[in-house]
Amino acid sequence: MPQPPDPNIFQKHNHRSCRSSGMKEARAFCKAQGLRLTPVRARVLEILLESHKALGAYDILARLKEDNLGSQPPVVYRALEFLVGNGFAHKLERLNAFAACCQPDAAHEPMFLICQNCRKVAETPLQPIGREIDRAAADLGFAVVSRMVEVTGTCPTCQAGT
Amino acid sequence: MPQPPDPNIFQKHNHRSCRSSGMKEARAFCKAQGLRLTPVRARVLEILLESHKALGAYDILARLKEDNLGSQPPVVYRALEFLVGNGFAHKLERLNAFAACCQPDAAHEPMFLICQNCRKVAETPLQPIGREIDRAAADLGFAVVSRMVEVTGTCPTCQAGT
DNA sequence: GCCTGTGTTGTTATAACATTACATTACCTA
DNA sequence: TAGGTAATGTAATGTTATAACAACACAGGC
Repeated sequence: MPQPPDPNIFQKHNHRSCRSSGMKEARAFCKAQGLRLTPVRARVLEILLESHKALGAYDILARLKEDNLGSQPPVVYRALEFLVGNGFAHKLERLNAFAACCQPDAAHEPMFLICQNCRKVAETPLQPIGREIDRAAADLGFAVVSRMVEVTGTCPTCQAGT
Repeated sequence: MPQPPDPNIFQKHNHRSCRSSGMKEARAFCKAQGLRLTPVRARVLEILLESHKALGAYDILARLKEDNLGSQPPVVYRALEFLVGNGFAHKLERLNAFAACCQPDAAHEPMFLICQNCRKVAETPLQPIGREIDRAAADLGFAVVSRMVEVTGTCPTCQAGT
């Protein structure tokens, strides 16, 4: 079973292109699915893609205001709901924050690696660990609906910076 | 390596004794460690043990008020900080809520099974899954500090209740 | 063209979760 | 029993998130 290429955002990469390709993929996906990537939604996704970092809803809202795209909390929460619901972004429960998804495709189920120092967030496939989790749950008679794995620690860059 | 017995709170059990033994263990542990299980802290732990459920800080606070033990948020948050810090309770990040720990011992590292229907929370050992998580993180050069696994779904009782 | 339904956005208000800061009290111990 | 440390009381505020409803935008049928 071929895994998709696993973009390690902790490695040096051409961020400008990674960001614009993220937007391009999103637009294509929305067109294909009949989803509307409106200006607010597109801008929120762009803001998230710009940093690879976990951003709070109110941080995002502040940037939207600068662009005169909505100024009240529901604006950003609705956009985030759309992005998360369609796989373009994820919520990081530990931080009450949001990050863009690196591989917006419905099927993937990631675990998250959150750098405590710089707040950068990487995704890596949860499988096959997810199946182990399901097995452990089944041992207690628990029927799994969704799994959340969030790991905190230090990213390679911040380790090097000592 | 003998695992500790894994109390499955989803199974029928003598809850009154499970609750009082929880308090007894906590008192013994505090005595041994020179920790002060003050009235507020003890009552918060008791409230958590009473339900096996995830309770929000303000739910707990409401019950404290009934007992005339503090009425302002810092009271409950300080008690929770003590309980979580010393392994008597856990925070469930997904719910912004708290639950009593079933095996208050420093070494254990649990994953959580949260019933979406009744909010009951069970713990089960994270190992050996934790080591798999560490390996996946190491593949990206990430140094793990802490792991969080929270699974939502349906507990056996709620499955049966259809 | 224009009506109508559905989806999106604007706006106000408020709910829910959490912390800061400082005053006061309790407890230990020397 | 004086003095230090830990815990609690209290007011104020900060942060995260949603409810409710009005206004607008766009697509499809007439």
